[in-house]
Amino acid sequence: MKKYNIGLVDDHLLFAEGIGNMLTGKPELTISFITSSVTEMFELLKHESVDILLLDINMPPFNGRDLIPRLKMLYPNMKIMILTMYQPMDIGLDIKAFKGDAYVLKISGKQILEEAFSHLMNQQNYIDPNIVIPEANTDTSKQKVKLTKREIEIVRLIVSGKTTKDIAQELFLSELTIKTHRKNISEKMDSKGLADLIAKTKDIIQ
Amino acid sequence: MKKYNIGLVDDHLLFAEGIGNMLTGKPELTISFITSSVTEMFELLKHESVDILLLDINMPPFNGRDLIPRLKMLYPNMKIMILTMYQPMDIGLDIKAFKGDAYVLKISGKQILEEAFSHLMNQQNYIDPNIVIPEANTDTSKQKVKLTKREIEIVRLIVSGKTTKDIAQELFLSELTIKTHRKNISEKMDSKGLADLIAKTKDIIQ
DNA sequence: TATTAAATACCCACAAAGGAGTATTTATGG
DNA sequence: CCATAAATACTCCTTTGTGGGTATTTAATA
Repeated sequence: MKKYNIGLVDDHLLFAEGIGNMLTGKPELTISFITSSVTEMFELLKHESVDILLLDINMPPFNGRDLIPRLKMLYPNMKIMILTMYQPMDIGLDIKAFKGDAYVLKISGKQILEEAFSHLMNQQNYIDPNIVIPEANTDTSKQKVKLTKREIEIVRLIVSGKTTKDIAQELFLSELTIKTHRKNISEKMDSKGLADLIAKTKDIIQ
Repeated sequence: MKKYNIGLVDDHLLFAEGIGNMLTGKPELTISFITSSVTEMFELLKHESVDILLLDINMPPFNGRDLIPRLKMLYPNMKIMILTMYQPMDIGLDIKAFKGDAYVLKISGKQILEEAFSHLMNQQNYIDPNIVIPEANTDTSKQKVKLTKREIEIVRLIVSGKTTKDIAQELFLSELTIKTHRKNISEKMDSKGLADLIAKTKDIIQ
């Protein structure tokens, strides 16, 4: 029987340990490591051979979306199971263009987790059935909200309470430039005011 | 040896199951139930005798702060261990006036959880050492921000993205009244703009 | 019941943000 | 290398929010 080495990464250490505990009962799985630090994960991966990585992609200040391609580039054969509390659409992740190998929600039970494992072990991808997939003709999905790096940077500053003037000073730019960015952001997010913009972006910025 | 019945409540079912799995190894503990629903918890508590309840207080749409006194009234002898991802101060909970019996952060490891258990089993309260306790002479605590019910209601509407006009219509009030409330709120929160207000109130409203 | 806090509503002037344009300079990718 | 996207900067005008007042009515409570 093939044995699979498992890596567990979650900033909520108790969660990772709980899952780890759950998995030790399975003879086909071996826990390589459990960590709550993304930095430590990269260190551990250098020495530990991991077949399946269970990863929470919501670990501030890291952007989970960027983490997947990075991991895939470093370890192309490693399966990545995203294990997180957020619906993909809530964090601006298009599940249909998902780069990982499995996506499991924390609200799901262990039978879902087990199904994800058996799929991965059979070289199949797995998407949690509890995931809400936005329909193609829905308003939310048709307005493919893709903010640029600069726009995301500015959104973060807006959300943190900065005014246009503040942001202009902080980024050494003209206030008018920031105004233009704000305008473009508001248009993309289809917001009807500052508060509405903040409400709409709070999920996708992390 | 006294046996303790444990109830586990967390909207992230996988977390609850992981912890449950972790606890089954302990001979002095028995898992009475695991649920991801607050409603179901109340039902289960009617029939199951629980000595220690592990409860996540951040389970939308429930307000965890209100849950503790309610549970304490119904089951005065039941120990309540809050097991959540948020620092108490981040959800507007004064840890020094905390009504539960233990408070453990999910970022902590299982040894903390075990310490919490042993304290509770010895009739002692327990506060996670990773909890950040706001000092008495800090700006955040000295500005005893007390919003009225109406003000909190309006803050919620502001945060949800409503404009003054929207709020006036929704509450059947004059826009000028809402303006007055906003002015008073901004003054109390010492905010320097709408975004700043939202940033400053987001923690205290839930 | 007298006092206070809360909620309501208004005035004025100013600051910030929103919405519609246009336009130049820098990457970036095919 | 060329088309495109991104970032920068501007004008003009409107809407929304901020901050200074004042004032009345309605609970709450000492």
